[in-house]
Amino acid sequence: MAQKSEQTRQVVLDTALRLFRQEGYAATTMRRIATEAGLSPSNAYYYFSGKDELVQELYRQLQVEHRQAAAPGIEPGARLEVNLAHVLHRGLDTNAPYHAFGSTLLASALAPGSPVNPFGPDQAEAREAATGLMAEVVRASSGVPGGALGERLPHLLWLAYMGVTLFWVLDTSEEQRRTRVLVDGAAPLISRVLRLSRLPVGRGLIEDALGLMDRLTAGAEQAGGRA
Amino acid sequence: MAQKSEQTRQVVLDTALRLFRQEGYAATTMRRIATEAGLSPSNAYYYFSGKDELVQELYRQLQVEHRQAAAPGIEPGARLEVNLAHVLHRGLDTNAPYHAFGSTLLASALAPGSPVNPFGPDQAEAREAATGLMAEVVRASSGVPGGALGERLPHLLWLAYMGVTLFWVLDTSEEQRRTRVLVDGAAPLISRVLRLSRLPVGRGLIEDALGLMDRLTAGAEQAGGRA
DNA sequence: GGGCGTCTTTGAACCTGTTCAAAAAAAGGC
DNA sequence: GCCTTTTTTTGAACAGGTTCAAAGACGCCC
Repeated sequence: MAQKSEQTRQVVLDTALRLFRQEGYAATTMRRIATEAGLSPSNAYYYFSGKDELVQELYRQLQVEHRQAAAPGIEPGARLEVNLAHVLHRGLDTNAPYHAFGSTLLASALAPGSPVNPFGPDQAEAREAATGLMAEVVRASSGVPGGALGERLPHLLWLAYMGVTLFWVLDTSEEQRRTRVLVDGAAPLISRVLRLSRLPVGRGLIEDALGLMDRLTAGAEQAGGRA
Repeated sequence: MAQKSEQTRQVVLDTALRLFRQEGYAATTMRRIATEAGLSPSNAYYYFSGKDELVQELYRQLQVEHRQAAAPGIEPGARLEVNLAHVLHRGLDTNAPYHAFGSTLLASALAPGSPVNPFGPDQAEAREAATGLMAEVVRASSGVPGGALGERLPHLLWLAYMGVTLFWVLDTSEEQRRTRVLVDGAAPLISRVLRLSRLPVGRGLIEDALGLMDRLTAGAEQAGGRA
């Protein structure tokens, strides 16, 4: 039956993720994963092409978890900053157990050809899901701008999430408190910048920024974040 | 004589950097570096603690090169955006040959305990040098704001440089043209945002952003970029 | 039950980064 | 020149990721 195979695969994956959490990336050897999962090292390679794929698997799982943790808490009618902060905080909650090897994850994620590069084609689906989560935030919240800016807002907020995650990886404070401060501080700021688009000065600026973003993503796909 | 030793070290380093450029990070094995440098693999370890240190060496060298390439071209009296774009472009020039394994470099640089983490204590000197370069830009340029914002400007511009570098690493366009577009587009935008600080609306916003940054860097040191 | 094709599993091996104790070479003192 | 100390160099070895050909287990048709 196909279930046995699927089951073995799952055991390997679970063991790997547990070891990642408990021992970190480097200390989690393929041999150990295999041994603790009750099979030979080379057998693990039958199910996963390598250590990288295990990391990718973790990456994917974290994204799914994040969405499940964040989506139900989005409050219809609440201000954007509230819902945004909520979604960002849930992201931090989800990632917390893996902070120790966040940089390994990032390294794997930022490699240009990597299938987990969040800006790459392989992650288009996940990216759209994440952007969709932000779209949900935008839709549910009050006081969001319309027009060209409103359209792009989900993507922009997703970029902000990427930025927060980058900060989180580098955050060495206990329990990554600093990143919490960042989220609580940045959410209202973002909200205020958006409101600025109603004024002539802000309007021109934001339009030009969006224009630049268009130029950056035009032609081919996949460009880095942070406009 | 001590020169022989120093010379051997240099040969190893040069060989490593050449191979990094020609073959990329993964394909450049310690054994190959040693062989092409004319010594045994273990001998290379007498001079460098490992492959990482070779990468760090490259990292350091790039920073020095960047400063030397950028500093002379800063035009006194030119507008901030001009000088800023100049410095950023020279950074791209310097890094260009190593774009292929930029992500490896980043990975190594973003590891929390890593000696090349640009936000970490080990890089304080290099960070100050880079911030100093931006301070030079600020000092030489016309139309820069004063006050609290002016004081922080070098640091902020350095953060912008980090952001551009991150974008560059992810940039898959030929010759990283997209990053050039980013620099040319972002420099004027930054300049305009700074000018916004003269208006009441912008003023409050910027003050709050700076306040957030203070809170993020307060207490301990080293926090990630992107406010 | 016997044969056959596919799916799983394995042990041995390769290549990597890295370490280490011991050899070789160089430097210094007398 | 010879002995001692320090600096350089080396070969062998270890652990880790990964590959591969061969063995084993399984399901299915007759």
